[in-house]
Amino acid sequence: MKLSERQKNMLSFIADFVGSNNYPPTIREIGRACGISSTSVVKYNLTKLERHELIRRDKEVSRGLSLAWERLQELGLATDLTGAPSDADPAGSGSPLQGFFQVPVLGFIAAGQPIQVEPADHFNADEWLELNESLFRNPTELYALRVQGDSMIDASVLDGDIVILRHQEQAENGEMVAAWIDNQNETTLKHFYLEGDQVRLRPANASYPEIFLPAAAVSVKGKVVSVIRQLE
Amino acid sequence: MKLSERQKNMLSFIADFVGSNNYPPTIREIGRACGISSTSVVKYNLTKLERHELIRRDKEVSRGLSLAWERLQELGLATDLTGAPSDADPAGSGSPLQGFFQVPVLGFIAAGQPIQVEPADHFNADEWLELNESLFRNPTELYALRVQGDSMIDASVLDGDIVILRHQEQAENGEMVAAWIDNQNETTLKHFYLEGDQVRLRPANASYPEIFLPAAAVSVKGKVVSVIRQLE
DNA sequence: AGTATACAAGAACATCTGTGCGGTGTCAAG
DNA sequence: CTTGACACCGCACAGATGTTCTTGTATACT
Repeated sequence: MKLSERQKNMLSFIADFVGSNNYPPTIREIGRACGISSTSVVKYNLTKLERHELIRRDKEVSRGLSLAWERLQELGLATDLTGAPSDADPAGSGSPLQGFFQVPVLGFIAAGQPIQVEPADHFNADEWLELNESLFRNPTELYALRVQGDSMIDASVLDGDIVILRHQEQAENGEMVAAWIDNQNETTLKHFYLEGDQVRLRPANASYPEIFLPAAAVSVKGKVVSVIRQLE
Repeated sequence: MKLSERQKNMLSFIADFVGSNNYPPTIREIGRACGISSTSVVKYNLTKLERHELIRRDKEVSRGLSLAWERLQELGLATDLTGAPSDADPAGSGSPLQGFFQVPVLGFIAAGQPIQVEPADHFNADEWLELNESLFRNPTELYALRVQGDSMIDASVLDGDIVILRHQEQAENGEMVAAWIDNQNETTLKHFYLEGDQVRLRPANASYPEIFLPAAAVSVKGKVVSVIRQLE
């Protein structure tokens, strides 16, 4: 089975939408979110997904679709973060939890470790974090990375911390971003400063050097919006 | 609060419907199921239920409603609706969102600010965090505090961070704990060291002094197991 | 009697929503 | 070159869907 980018995108959006609204999106909402202008194209692709049994659909019912999680997991398209089917669900079977969404953990971020950070990669995530909406102003396009190394220690980001980023290509000066450096083929976590046509990437650790690069050689992959640390 | 038979019926039907379809019913579907011929009457009662915060509703959105399970549980209505907690979704139609739990945010922790940290207080919490089980080895007896001040800055805990603690009376040397100091009537966040019959409480900030106290004058209220920071 | 309030019904309406049909462009096979 | 599949687009339409307006009934209070 092969899914197009568009189809993966649609699945991803549906998951997001259901997570935050507790009801499925309409065809037009899907289209809008995935940049599809025609409702029939959405239907076309939904039918594809249904044929692959990745979603279920009730004909002629508004919002009559639902994700087939068990199948998604089966295919490794989604990883059940809760691991064991331990039953800590106080509401009983499959209670509709409000405002939850899943954040893919796309890997590690550290000097020299190239990572890919593309929305498409949502489905290659090896792990997922489940977070509550209340923590975020705008819980969309989020992904998570595990921090390796101490280059941001002065910004109180430690080795082992999980940083949650919102995918965006622009950043304000001083923000902490994941930046892709072209000729070095790597993504690093740094404070971002645009100075003329130069970009300054500043680690938060006096023993690491700042990096100056032409703006064209740097692409911002996302901005850190949250830091989570586990101490045990 | 008093619910009419009709309203209870509606809640029950909605729960059923969502359980088997994975999306909420329309006003007319509710009406048909509950023997209500007029859509406006359904709306009327839905508005009632919404006022009681038993359901959530998105205006002018088809099927734009969802049950507020937390609240239903709170009022002991949940069990009425889910029937037996055994019919746990054999088709796997549910989402993998399970194993969540709520953590009460009991207030702020900062020098001089006495806080009470008792399990009993869980119900006075002004706020709740919803977290996923997977983040914690043992998600029991947890509570959260908002950090005020920079006394733990060298431990990478900043002003405004949320620390999650497990309630426990003992601590190992070096662990970060919330400690109650008897004669000062305050709880502070410090590194804990038991040295003979003295307790040393060490802030992680060179500009704050360590505190030495007889062990009897200090009681540990919990140990920090996680730190969460929001940057936007 | 008069009034206010809660509850219910039916009809009308504007909008939303899924579906279907004709058409476009691409690409590989015949 | 032609053909057919595949993916896509725009549009129109019938049916669905939430909202609102008007009316009616019963109960409690003044």
